[in-house]
Amino acid sequence: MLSDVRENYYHEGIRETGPKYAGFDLATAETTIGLSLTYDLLQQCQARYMLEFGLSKSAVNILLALQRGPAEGMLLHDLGELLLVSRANITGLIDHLEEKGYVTRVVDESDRRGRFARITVKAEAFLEEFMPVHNYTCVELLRGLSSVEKNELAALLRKVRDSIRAHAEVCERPSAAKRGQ
Amino acid sequence: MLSDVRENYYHEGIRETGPKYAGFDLATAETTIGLSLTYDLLQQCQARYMLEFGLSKSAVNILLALQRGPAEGMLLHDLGELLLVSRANITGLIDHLEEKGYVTRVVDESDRRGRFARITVKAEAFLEEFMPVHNYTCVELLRGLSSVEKNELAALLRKVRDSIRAHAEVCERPSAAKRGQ
DNA sequence: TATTGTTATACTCTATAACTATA
DNA sequence: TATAGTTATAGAGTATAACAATA
Repeated sequence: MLSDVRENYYHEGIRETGPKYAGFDLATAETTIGLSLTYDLLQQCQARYMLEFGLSKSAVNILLALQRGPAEGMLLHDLGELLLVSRANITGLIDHLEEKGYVTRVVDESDRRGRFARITVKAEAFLEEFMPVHNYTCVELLRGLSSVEKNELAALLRKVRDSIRAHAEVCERPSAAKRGQ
Repeated sequence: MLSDVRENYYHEGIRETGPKYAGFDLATAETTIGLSLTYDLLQQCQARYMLEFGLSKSAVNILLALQRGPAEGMLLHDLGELLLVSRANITGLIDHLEEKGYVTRVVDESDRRGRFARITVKAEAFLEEFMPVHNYTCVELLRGLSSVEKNELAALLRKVRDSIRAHAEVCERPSAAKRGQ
């Protein structure tokens, strides 16, 4: 199987080439590379059915945020901060969703600079169709893990995020500040 | 902290909105969403110093594959299969590396359709500078996890890949076949 | 003067199809 | 005819700067 070739290639490559360079740590390399490989594989499977539904992952995430958010909608600025998309780029994403009839833009009367993105009935109907397919597929893809293992994995991943953020706080203030923090 | 806002948003969102739709499983959702969030965060940190070195992640991966591979270089076709990049797109990536002087193209004399991509001395010097920074940064980013935890995480991630592949084999033959398998 | 949103631009990665040159 | 590589094109995501409207 090709996937075994790739898996084997990375497995051996880390062990052979890795130690050639300073600062190498096997457990760290296995984790970071494993994270990339796993995400790529998952992403590839998810992108397939998302595209069949005609939306990208970002677009689905926006709809889910709006569906969960307040009824009057969310300011584009707030949406961008939540989903880590810049002001400039959230405009294009909302444009696309507006063309599809999944979102409307409404001026914020209390501060006329702001625009609310508001989810439409059509988008809610879309989610009713999409989400069960999404949920079912994710469960299928992870069928090889027990509930306990999934919970262990989720907890370790959370620990990784905490660790990365702790490090980023020390040495990368400017980027955090840029996002309004 | 903004990152806590986001973390909290996803944590609550999964629990509130998730069960509204059929097929929802909490442990599965925590795992798949956690995988995305964690990868995004890691990717963001890595992209930063990679861009300072003037190369994208794909470009670095190509150099590492070539450096580890046979001295005569690798056929673009084989490189593409290994890194899951299509024939069409590997051309552009190699173009870019050739412009930078990190790679040369050499015709395969035994089958003149093929071209070897061969790593240059300049690229090897680049890796000597880049890899220690890369290694050091990864270790720093994962400082919050013990070696044991990293190994547990890497093992669980491998299990996820096996699970996804087992599922993909059942229902998505065409895509595997397309990649020459 | 600062902020929200838009526009324009550019670069990366991805995906597809048409083309060439070899086999 | 089949394969290796190229070219062209289009879409998504990201990043930046300049700009208008509003505060």
